[in-house]
Amino acid sequence: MSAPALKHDVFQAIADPTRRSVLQLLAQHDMPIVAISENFPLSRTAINKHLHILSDAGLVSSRRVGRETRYRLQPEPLAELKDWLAFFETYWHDRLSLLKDFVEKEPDPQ
Amino acid sequence: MSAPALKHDVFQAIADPTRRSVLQLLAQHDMPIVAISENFPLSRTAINKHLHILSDAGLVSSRRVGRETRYRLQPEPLAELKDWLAFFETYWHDRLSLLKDFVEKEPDPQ
DNA sequence: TTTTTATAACACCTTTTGGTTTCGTGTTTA
DNA sequence: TAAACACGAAACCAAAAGGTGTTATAAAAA
Repeated sequence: MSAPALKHDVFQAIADPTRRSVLQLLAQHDMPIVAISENFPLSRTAINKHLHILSDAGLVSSRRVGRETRYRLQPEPLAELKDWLAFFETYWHDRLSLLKDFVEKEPDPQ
Repeated sequence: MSAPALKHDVFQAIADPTRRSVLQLLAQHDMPIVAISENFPLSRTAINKHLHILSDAGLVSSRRVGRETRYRLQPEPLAELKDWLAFFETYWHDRLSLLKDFVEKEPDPQ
């Protein structure tokens, strides 16, 4: 019910460092493509492609204002990432606990 | 300091669904490659490649035990992901707060 | 010692990714 | 209306990703 069959998922979308930077930029405020492109050594077309991928993943929304298209950060899909991480955090903490026990009980294994 | 110039970063490593499944498998207990491969419709060689990528990202460690190589989950690098997410969670909560204010103050925008 | 098992290392192939340039379309502005 | 601007779409390209099968090597078992 929460995954409407997107072409690109959030894991894939954030795999690219350029796309992660774009998201950080958009976190500050909405921006049209030209403004975004100025922050990268890439063509406007390349940035446009990245925005499409981010859009497919539901991480940005776009809205035409006159002759420009303003992009906005849509952080909600990151919840999936958070949930996925939560699964491992239990193991993580368990491992740290185990390590703690080990260190406390066996000061020198040799 | 914390990023020892890895060939694959954690964002890239978890982008592939097969690799995410492998991590979930290894969360249960250490496993050699054959045991891992049995859970996927892929060749052992393909799984081996995925394990190398996970290893490059520091997400698994390997240890030879006789003639088999046991892989173990190493969840610590996921902290980078968690930190990255934390940055957006502030915006996230701010947006939800704004939405809440909007709904409370303007029952019907039309 | 021979055979089987577990894996690593190659060589190779196909698809996807990330980038480019070019061209077309709609929107301001002069 | 003409020029400048912002963007989308298409064609193209190189490199990386993801997969295969084959071969080599070391350990365990027969």
